[in-house]
Amino acid sequence: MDAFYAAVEQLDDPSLRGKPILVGPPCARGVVLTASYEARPYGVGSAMPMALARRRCPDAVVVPPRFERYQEISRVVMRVFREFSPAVEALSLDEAFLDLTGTERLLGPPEAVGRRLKDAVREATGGLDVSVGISSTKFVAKVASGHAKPNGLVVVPPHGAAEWLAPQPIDRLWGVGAKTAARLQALGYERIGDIAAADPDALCAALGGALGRKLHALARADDPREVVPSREAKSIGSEVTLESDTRSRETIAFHLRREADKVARRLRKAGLSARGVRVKLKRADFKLLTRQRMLAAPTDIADELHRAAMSLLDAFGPLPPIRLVGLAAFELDRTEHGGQAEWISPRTRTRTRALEVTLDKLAERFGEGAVVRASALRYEERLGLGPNLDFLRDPEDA
DNA sequence: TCTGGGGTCCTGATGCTT
DNA sequence: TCTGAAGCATCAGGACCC
Repeated sequence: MDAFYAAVEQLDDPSLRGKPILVGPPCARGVVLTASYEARPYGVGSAMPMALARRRCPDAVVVPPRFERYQEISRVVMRVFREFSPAVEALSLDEAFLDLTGTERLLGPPEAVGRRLKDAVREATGGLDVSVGISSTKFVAKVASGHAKPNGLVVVPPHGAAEWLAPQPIDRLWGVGAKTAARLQALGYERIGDIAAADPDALCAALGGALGRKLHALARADDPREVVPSREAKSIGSEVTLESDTRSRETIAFHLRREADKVARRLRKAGLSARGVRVKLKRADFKLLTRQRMLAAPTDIADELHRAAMSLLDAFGPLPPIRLVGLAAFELDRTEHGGQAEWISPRTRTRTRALEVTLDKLAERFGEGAVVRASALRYEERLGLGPNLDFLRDPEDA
């Protein structure tokens, strides 16, 4: 989808149409999620600090993101995609691969399918544009769709794919970001064709075996990956950038508690339990620090995630000023017995989980804010600061 | 005050087990 | 009983993607 979040905002609010808009958090330390096409000539784009974007484009309207709305439209768009092919691999809310293999007799030649797809999306969403890239591999199709933006359609025939890629800059390669591009340029590689013609051993020596082999293959339009309709998540995490940097362990512990609540709720919703917990801290100078550990038993209980996180927090030693606190669960497995593993069922564990399931229900009924408040109350209770929440023992008491 | 939040994958180091 | 190698799991960090 083209400038997806911004396009949705302009769709829902006609007064924003034709104007430069920046979708992103209104707070001081945020970045731009999406800039509308009207804003882009001012040199603003995704991931740019909001403050910088506003300086470059002072007339832009800043719109806070509404992820639930984007998810809603995303579901509509994905449904349209599935009318064209059963094999749809969503890459994000606004991007997907469709495997059209074997649909030619039913749907017609690729270019016609692309046109119909664009029309169908436009009609189903009430006017949103999608760019389409068609080729015989995922990577070439992806580059082609980017080439087509905005509102374009590019078909790259299989035989000509490597030739079509050759003149493109190296950072179009999947896996080449700023750092790798700089290293490749230092070695004299400028275009994808240079990588295709390079000695693979030299690439591997410069970039490591996996990346070297991958880039060499991609540059030659060699990409064996299939379209995989759905994949299980390998980790579930939540993180927050603080309003101001802190060295206070209490502040960080409080945020770890909140992130643990969010992660545990998402685990329960997905029916997953985690065997590992990772804590992430970002220093004021943006250096990332992580500590992780395995748990004695898989869990979907916030209290247990938080306890592990606190032991990891100790493992960091003295803290420098910290700007971001995150917690992730990994080594995910399907939860047995609704998260109630039989081999560890002391009363406290049962009660803790019952309390957290109660909070899930509060979240459903009253929204996230209610749960954050309830979680904060519980945290205060643990420190002996707050009211006794025993009455929440039974979910039905909520 | 200029740098988010959700992830994936890879690498090199380390330590344990066989 | 000791030693070394191989294989594996874990951990921390880094690059990348949307």
